[in-house]
Amino acid sequence: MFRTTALAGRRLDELAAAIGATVPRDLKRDKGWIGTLLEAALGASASSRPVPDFEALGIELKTLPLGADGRVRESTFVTSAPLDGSMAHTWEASRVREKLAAVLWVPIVGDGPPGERLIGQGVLWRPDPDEEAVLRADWEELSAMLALGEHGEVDARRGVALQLRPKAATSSSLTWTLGEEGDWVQAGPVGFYLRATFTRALLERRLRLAT
DNA sequence: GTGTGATCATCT
DNA sequence: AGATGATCACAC
Repeated sequence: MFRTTALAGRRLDELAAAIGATVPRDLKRDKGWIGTLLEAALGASASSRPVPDFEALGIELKTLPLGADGRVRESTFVTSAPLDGSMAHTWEASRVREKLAAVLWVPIVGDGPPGERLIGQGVLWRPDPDEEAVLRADWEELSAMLALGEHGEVDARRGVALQLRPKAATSSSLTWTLGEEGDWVQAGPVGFYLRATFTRALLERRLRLAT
């Protein structure tokens, strides 16, 4: 948190220069650039392994894009939803709960060129009972649909805080999975995302409490 | 293909 | 304009 607070108010191009990173002109082909930059700056163990960013602390690091008006602009990817039957059967054992147990949200403010965006005050968040109840209800509904093979019924309109959306290189990437009748069907990979309405509300609550 | 990091582009 | 569906880059 000390390191995070020290970055608040600085521009991303300052930070990039300080750690020797190259600033892209836009994010079209560098969608993960900001997240990777903050991982490096804060000493997260950058890797592609499915573990928390701060492994010893059990804390996940997520950047949160805010518009110039300070509102969250995008949904937040949480984790993919396995279609191979390996998904947890309970919320307690789920990867979504594991991922969201402790998150360091770092707001990134601005709509312009990446280098000009500002780092906001980081917020270390653990879901409170109300937030966890909402997440649990969504997860139980969505994961049950996947477990029942109801892939045709699944779309991004379901879920209050969590939603399921495609998560793949392209829409043509398909995998075999079980359908409703136990038959083999093809379906695109999907992932759990947090709606911007949810992160917007949690950030406003936490910043108000912290002030 | 799966995982990490997300934003883009289009539709309503 | 906000939300949904599609996509980009990289490691393995």
